Amino acid sequence: MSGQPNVSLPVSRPGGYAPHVAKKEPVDLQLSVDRNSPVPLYFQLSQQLEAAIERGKLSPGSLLGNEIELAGRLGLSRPTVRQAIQALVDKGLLVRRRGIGTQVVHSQIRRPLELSSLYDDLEAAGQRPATRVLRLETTAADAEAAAALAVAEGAEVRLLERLRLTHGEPVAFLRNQLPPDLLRLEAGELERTGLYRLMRGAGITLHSARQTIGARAASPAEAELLGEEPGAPLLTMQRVTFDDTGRVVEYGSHLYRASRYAFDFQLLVRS
Amino acid sequence: MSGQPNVSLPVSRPGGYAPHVAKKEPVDLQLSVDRNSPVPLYFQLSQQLEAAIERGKLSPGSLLGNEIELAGRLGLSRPTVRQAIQALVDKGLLVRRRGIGTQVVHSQIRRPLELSSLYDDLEAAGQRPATRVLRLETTAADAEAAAALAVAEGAEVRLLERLRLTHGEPVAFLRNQLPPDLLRLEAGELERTGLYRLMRGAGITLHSARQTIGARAASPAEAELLGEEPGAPLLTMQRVTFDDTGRVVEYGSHLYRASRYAFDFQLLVRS
DNA sequence: TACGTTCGGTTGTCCGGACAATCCGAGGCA
DNA sequence: TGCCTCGGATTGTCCGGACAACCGAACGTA
Repeated sequence: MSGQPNVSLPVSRPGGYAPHVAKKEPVDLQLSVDRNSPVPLYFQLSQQLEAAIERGKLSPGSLLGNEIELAGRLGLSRPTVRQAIQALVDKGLLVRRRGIGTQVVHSQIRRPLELSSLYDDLEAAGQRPATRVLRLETTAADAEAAAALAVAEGAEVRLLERLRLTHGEPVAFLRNQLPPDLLRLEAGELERTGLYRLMRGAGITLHSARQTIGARAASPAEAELLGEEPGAPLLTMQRVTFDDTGRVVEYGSHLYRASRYAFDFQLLVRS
Repeated sequence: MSGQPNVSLPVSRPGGYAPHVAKKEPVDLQLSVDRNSPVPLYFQLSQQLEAAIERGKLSPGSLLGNEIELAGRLGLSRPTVRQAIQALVDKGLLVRRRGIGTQVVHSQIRRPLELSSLYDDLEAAGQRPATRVLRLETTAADAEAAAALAVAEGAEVRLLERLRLTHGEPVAFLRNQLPPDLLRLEAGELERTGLYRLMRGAGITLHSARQTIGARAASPAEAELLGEEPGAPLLTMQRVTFDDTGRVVEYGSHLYRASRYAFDFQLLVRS
């Protein structure tokens, strides 16, 4: 069991460019798994397939070879191969069709949906995000936060208010309330990175969030803060975030300049 | 194999209300599977567990009995039980912890994320949605739609403009462009139900969507149409929808009255 | 030609087993 | 008392096999 299988995956092109050639037009896809690696086999395979799709080695609409043969070539069992494929189906990259095969989904899509972090989003977009911490203190929870965090109204919470900027221009006003003993927050760190990244660093595994996105006109004070005219349209977002134990880790109530920001994400249908 | 196992699932309450009692406090959960049913066994189990959680029979934080014992009690194999549990983990209802067990996630969460349909959402909320079809014709695609539908600018598309109302009040202005030969659209049907429901009825399986949510001030014409003042904040949403073959089935560019509507959904972290 | 049937191919479901990785608590040791 | 080790419990990964359900295409028949 020391060898590392390294095979070419035959892929058929439905388009059929060469009519006289056999249906299966092998594309030299170098797949291999390392049994000595601590990384699960199905995960290794899944990652390699995803990379192949992302790099265009597997063109949209093309069929993957059948599971049984693929398993044989890689020296894996069919359940393991299925697990790898299933992971990509869940991600929306592949589609299974009984009696037909598994094919790469067309699409220009393919993108994060993710529990998005404004900081990470901006950074990924090449904007250099900056943060000004306006308030960081322990105060009484307001009504919305108390309901979201499931504590009594007026109970102590950690209150955080930030202004997020790119290129020196304000983009959003972020107001968070957190359980008081969840995390040690420091203004210095908060100006250097995002809140979610700090949470992950503290060993908190984010799991899901419930959020509401709306819009309203800016009040004079909000306009002043964000550099807009009073009455300008603002995007509002309220979000309650849960970690993997179901604990509420954060309630946020945010304002975004509609002229400079929009939410962008992908939805998958849950059958 | 003709019997229908019907067992009680022991559930331990971490809270431990009765200290002197054994740790496992069995809750009379009636689980059963019907091997003669065409419904897959894992799906039957999955649905029953979900129902139990939804009805509060399985309280948040409580542990499910271990997989092996549960499999034995139900007369199923462990992989089948795992498949059922995995489905609920994917839905965000359960959390697995190696060495500990599987527990019901705390939370007030639990809600649709879904590829939401405005019509269905309103109907589910008890609003009685109504629709006025303003335009339904074949025209040249505009720039955004052409890019989204991957056709040449100016190519023919089916254009649909609707006004959505509840209680006689406008809520949203919906503008869709579709591939011309995808679906036979009739104004009458469109006034009675939603677009997505018509698509599903025509055998189209919706798969995923990419959308952008922003805000802007209403133009005089838009304000007139929606019953707002010019300059009032409007929510905007652009959406490209794909079916399970990866085909683009719709490009929509919609306007919502921010005073009467907000987007509400749940996000799951994809690890 | 048009239609129905059959058949091969592929994924869907299910089983039973084996071992590894991880967590928590109990017990031992200093 | 406090720390460390160990072991039981539970999920994670992987295997090999079996049969069912479904799709498309080739084939045969009217």
